[in-house]
Amino acid sequence: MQEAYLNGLNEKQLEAVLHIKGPLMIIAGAGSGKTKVLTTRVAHLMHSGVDSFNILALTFTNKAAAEMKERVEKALGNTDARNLYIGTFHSVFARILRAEADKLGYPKSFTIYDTDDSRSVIKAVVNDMGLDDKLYKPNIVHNRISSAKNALVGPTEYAMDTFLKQEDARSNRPAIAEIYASYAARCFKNGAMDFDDLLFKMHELLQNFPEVLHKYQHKFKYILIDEYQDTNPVQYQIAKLLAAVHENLCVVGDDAQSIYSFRGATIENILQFQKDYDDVKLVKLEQNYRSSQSIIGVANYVIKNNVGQIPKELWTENETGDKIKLVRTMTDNDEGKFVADAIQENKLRNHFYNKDFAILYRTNAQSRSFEESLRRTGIAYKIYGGLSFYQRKEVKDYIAYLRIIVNTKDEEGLKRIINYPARGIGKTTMEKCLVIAGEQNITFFEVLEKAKVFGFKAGTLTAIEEFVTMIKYFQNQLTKHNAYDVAVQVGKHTNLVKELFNDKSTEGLARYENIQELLNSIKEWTESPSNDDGELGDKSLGSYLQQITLITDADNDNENEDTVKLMTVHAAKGLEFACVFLVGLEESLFPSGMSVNTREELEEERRLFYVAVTRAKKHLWLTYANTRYRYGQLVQNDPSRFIDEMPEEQIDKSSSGGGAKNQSSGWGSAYDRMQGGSNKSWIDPEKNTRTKTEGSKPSYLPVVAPHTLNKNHIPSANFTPCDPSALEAGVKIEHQKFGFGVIKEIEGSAHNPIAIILFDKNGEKKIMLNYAKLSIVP
DNA sequence: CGACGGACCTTTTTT
DNA sequence: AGGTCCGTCG
Repeated sequence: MQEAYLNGLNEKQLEAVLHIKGPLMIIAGAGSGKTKVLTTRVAHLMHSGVDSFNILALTFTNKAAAEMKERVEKALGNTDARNLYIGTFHSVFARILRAEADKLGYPKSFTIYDTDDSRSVIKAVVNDMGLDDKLYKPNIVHNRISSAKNALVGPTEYAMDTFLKQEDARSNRPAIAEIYASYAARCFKNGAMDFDDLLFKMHELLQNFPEVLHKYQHKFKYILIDEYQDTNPVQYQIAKLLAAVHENLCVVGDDAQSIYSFRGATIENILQFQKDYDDVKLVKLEQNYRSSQSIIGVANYVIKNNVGQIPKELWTENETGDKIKLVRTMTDNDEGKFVADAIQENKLRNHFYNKDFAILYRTNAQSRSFEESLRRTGIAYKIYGGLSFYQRKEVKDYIAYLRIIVNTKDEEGLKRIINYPARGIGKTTMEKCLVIAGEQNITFFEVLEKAKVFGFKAGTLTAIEEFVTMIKYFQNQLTKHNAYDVAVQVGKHTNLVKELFNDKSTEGLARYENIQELLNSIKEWTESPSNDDGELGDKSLGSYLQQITLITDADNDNENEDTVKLMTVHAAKGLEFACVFLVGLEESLFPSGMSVNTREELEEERRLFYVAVTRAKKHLWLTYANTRYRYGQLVQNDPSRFIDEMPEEQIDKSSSGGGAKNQSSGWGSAYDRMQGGSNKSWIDPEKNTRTKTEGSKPSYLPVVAPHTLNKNHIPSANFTPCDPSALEAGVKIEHQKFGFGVIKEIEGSAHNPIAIILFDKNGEKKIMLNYAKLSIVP
């Protein structure tokens, strides 16, 4: 006799669900019902007598957590699921750290710094240390520190690590260790943790406080980790510590979908898992329930190019479905038009809704042309990623007030609002305060509190005192009123709301609305009976602030909203759509130009491609453009190598690119390329309009495999890229890919010279000298 | 002290 | 292209 919730599971899925005791690793291919297995397993645990308070499930997005909770509830038919500890690594650990903050010397309501805050602190540190901020760019330094934390390397270990030291010396940034130490000290002084600290400090907590470790080890008797392939060493170590007593650790992942190595994730964790525990139960889920056979076929075929992976093959009983459609357009704008038109057409013909479509790209910057074309076509869309609501300036400023009320040590927050709205505490005063704070080793706010002692001008002093009084007034309110009421008070007393209200420009209106939305969200949170803090029931402003920093755009997804979804491939992980447009499939874009230098990097790009392809249920379009604007400059890229890697017979190349009816897809040039003749035409707009198809017949032209023409050239041993300024007409050159040729002419502007080169084997090409590497042939 | 305008730099991907 | 930072002007 089986329980009802077990119905509908296949043999493998059932095996995974029924395994209760001991370590379990589930390798779950894309669309293999992973979430179903996870949620059913949780339901089964509870049904088997496990107390819901003893289950911890860690996911990577709040959305995944919410979905899991909801589905467990459904499977159980009661509300016990409310007691489950389900959340992202970051939010669960933030909650625990909040409860245990005093042990680490942090205030309970420590501030969580987002990436912008972190960078801003780093910038200040670099400046204070008198280092060159051109060399020590905030995001480079931040990445470095972030990687260290994710690898469990603290400032002290960093300074002692010879390998890291060598790396920094090689990149001419020997002071990173020092910056790291200073940054960490500054964050601590500010009573703040950055994203990585939420993991790093959590580990520290468990490592250094045996009684705390003991407490959580016994609380979390059953632990599940989703998207296991994307965990990094800290996350792994924390999980290992927590699971050490009961060893009921269940991890679910797919090595083929590991796409977060830049965040320190390592596939090693999958291999290590089997080494760390004696009898690991391993279950592979290989049947895909999501996609058509065509889609699965292509995904499998491409991923085979990766050397390192756990052997498995995804299969499906779904119908064969349409072939994958490959479309080439002239420009990025044409790409946008094509996609908008195709969506329009498919909505009519196949009765799809907007929400059945997703446009996936490699980088956020690519969204622009699609936004434009969708808007023009009148198709509702929503962009995910980019600036999150809480990162908008006006929202962040407002929140900065709330941050200061809760944690006056937060220097970053204080800097934002000390003179916003303007109250006569300018840059000079602020810098003076910061210097004093440094000298006296007190916080910025303490300097303000004791301003009298430090000899400010009378006017300035009054302004400071009024500011301090105001903040203290708010703090006082905090004990009497809820988070929402305090937030409203802040808006009133600071004139923030009024100021925005008076700004009647379009942007001003939007800002005002954003603040209203913020206030609404605080209200909603304050009044909701149960929230993410579940058992703690903590409705304080401090608790609110800690969770909003961890909310991302994707979490605000509204299932009922009928909009086309635009997002990066990374953001699309875990999602599925009936129709997917995977766009911008060009070399240096996808795969990213930054990730083609090592086999490992390239394989990750390929996994990313795999993730993108497997999001599609029924229809998949792959598009690329001949030319596009990047950093305001027109560039031309070869089609992505991933296109070459696909099985030709499964690809439908007949779709017309171009977008608008009177647009050419530029196939005339494809003909040229097949002839091995001139290539100049394919970026020549004049020629394009002439080579367009006659009448209403769709342009039906084959796509040329991009590398067949030029992949054979092997650069000479003495190939040394030369300075572009040394080039002029008549010079013989060698190109890394196109081989030998002669410069016919140099055109373009001085800062963006373009050489027209006649290649021996590849015809005439326009080469942008800022990008291409050419070697002069003597 | 703040508003404007011109250099300058950017870009992978995210909690 | 679009945002940020710094210099100049009122």
